[in-house]
Amino acid sequence: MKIVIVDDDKLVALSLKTILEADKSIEVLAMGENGEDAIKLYEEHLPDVLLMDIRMDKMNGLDATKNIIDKHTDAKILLLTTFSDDEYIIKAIQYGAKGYILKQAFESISPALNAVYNGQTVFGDEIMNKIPSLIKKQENEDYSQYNLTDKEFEIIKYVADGLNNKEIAANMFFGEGTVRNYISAILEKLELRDRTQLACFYYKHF
Amino acid sequence: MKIVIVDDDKLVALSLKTILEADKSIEVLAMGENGEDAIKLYEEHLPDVLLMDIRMDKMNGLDATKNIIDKHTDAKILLLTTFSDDEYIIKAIQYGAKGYILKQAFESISPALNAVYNGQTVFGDEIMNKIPSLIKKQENEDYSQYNLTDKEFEIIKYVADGLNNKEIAANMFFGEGTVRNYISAILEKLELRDRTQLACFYYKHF
DNA sequence: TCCCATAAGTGACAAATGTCATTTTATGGT
DNA sequence: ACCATAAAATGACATTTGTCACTTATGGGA
Repeated sequence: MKIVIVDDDKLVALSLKTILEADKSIEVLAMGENGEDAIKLYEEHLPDVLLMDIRMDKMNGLDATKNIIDKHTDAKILLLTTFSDDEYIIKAIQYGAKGYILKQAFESISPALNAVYNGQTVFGDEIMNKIPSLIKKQENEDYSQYNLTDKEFEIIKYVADGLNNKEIAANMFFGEGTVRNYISAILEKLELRDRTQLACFYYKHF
Repeated sequence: MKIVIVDDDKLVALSLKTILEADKSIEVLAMGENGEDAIKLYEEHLPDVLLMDIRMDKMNGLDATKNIIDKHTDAKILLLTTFSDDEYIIKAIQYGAKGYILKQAFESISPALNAVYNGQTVFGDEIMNKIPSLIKKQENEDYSQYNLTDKEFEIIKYVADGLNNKEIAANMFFGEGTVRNYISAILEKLELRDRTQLACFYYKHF
């Protein structure tokens, strides 16, 4: 497997080269230190895998990734990150990077490279832990799990639409006090404090 | 690396065993053919990685995964799937499976196993292609269109998280009255009436 | 019929919220 | 230092909101 390494910390880059070349199946074609290098070197060597840091001067790893994959849709790019900057996960995925792992996890970079080389996508465990919260809740009209009645759920939808009690009452032909009582009951069931939290709950769970 | 293979198609299971044992670093401790087997065999052998089919009789791979990880939070489970059943991806992720790959991709299973063994999470390319659509619309930090200041936007996020004024004040080291004034200004700018509408606005626009 | 459960409403109350005018505090620029 | 300006706070006030105890329908079963 032929790879190119791009990292603005030359020491890290060299360490990576040394570690990875211990694996005889890996050949480091070239090294670069920023996103522009990455683009140039990718064009030049067309490596099987491009191993690149995210945080770099001039052009960061994400932009470089987008740039390269725009032209070479089959490019295999494995991004390296420190644990602090995990906010880029989404973009990394959307741009089509084949992996996103911690550079601290030295010994696992080689297996990750192999997996990527074989057509898989790899995420570090710490990265993976962030994913569930990024996933859409699938449409879930099933409010039964919360012991909510139809009317209660109807009120919740009104609340989540920004109506006040008077307006909800008018819409449902209820007294305003009744609506308040309903909301009280709903808040208790869902263990929430006020209508704003209820609205938030709605958008997060339904 | 010691693994256990579970697949209800004995032929596939055997093929896997043969293929994987060609890699001398892999040792197959046991084989099973359904989710119940998986749970029993996991307890019995505590393999480094459990390689399991998703579709099985008796108990499917997902439920088995949940079951096992509930008890062994550090369990490494790599799920195998056929091309058709990609609707399980989300659950696989949520349950904490360390991978989800096509069993057709024979030659890439071994690298995937190694990556998982080394603490990574692995997805097949075909699986990965489904992920972007499952990801939440990312935070749109571009609130400039609404003439909102940074602080105002920060407050909006707190409101949309269900905090009351006192809590927001504490978080931002403001007086409670200040927060109220801020919210007043925000509501005017966005032509909204109250914090609940503001929370709704946030979820609809950001 | 009576009883009981549920749905809806009322009234009173404290707390939180939104508005506004005004004051105090910081802060940058000359 | 000074001023101008923005940022933060204050206090007063009306309104909305949430809670609670209680009342009033309503509609089945027994």
